[in-house]
Amino acid sequence: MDNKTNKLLERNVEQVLPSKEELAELMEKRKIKLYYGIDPTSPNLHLGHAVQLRKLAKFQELGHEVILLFGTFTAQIGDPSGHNSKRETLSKKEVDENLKTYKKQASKILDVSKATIKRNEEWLAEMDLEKMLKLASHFTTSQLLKRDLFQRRLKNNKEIWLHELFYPIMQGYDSVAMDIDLELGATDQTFNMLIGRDLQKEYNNKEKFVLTTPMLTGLDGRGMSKSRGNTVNLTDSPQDMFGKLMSLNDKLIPEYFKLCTNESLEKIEEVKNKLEQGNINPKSLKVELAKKIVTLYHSKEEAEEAEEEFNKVFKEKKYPSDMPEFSIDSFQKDTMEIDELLVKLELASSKTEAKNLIDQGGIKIDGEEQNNWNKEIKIEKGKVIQRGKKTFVKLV
RNA sequence: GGGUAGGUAGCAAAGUCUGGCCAAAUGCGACAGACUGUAAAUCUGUCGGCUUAAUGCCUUCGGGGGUUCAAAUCCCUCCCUGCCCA
Repeated sequence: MDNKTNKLLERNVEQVLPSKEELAELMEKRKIKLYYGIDPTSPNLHLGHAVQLRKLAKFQELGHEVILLFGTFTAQIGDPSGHNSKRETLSKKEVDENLKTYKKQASKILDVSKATIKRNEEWLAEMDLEKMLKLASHFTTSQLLKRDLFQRRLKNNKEIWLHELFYPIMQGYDSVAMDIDLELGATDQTFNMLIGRDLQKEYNNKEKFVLTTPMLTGLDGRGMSKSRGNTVNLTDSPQDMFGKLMSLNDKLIPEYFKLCTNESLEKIEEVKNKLEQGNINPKSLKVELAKKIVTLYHSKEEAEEAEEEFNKVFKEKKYPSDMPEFSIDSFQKDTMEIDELLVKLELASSKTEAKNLIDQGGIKIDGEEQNNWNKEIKIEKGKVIQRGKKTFVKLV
């Protein structure tokens, strides 16, 4: 087997179906057509997507035909990945809004000028009922219900909606519409990707391969999801990226090195050993990790700066050099009670919350802890209001 | 179509029989504080809103209506979900 192909199918690959060898064989015989699909259910791509995108880029380097598919139609239905009940469906408008900068975000990793970009609304939005039914007739309900998350719901007596059952079929049809040799995806997509394999066989009489990459765990050790806020977005500023990675759960350091950087496997082994032996402060490994990742998506210089900035704010307890600013032009008066001010600055959602924060010593103004909610604060430029350790707002 | 169990705060779940002590136990989670390395673990506090800051007021237990001095709790009605039977 070609060494490059071999490497490509080894690193950060969980599984190749039906088999790695057969895929490698095909890839040596001819260039293959492969795709990775993302549903624009939120405006940001994160490090989880990057695992697949980086893999996709490697295929591109070897000259294979790469398609990046935006699931503009499927995003409206929503892959039923929620643990129990159906997800809110998105409107076309919301999807388009989310999609706006996807291409640009993906271009941080992939050469988008050489890749084909498609949207699955091209074929799914036009499908009529007759075609849909024909498509659906390739599967039995029990085949579709095999999916682990449906099984879980059945076990818990939770509802499964009919349209949720259709999701894998729609995703599966993408493979047929694009006449695909291989689909990339994280392991949670295995089921959906295999449905596409069945369909590709029946419609185009073609063997479709499925390659799964490991799921990247969220920063806090739980499943990655935007609602938990445990993601690192590709568009995050160097400072944010660095900061978020510093809050990474120690246990995940090797995983992040492996899935998010280009470090050699030997190096990663070394990191693992150091952690196990406990003769290194994990924090210093995280600094290294954070710098590597920031370099990947920004630049080496910005990574250095982000580190300095981090030390400044969290070691020396100084203000960050860049903080969210709030213009005082919209204020009607020159003084304001603290609780009211906090609501105005959106540091608290209600005065009650603001008061609780103040009571607990969580609010500082110009570095001074506040403990009296009805104290009148002068509204003047340059004043810095701090909530907790990480949130600052500067009046300008 | 028939039967039956349900719908409670971000989620899970108690409370309903025996109406008031229910802004609603508990767990998870979120936020703030202590300790730290913006790690983990642990400990403390808060988690509907408003103000006169009081053992005060207003809105909330699927929707609507009713009984009552008083309703998450009782009655009527509508909507939704699970399970079983057909």
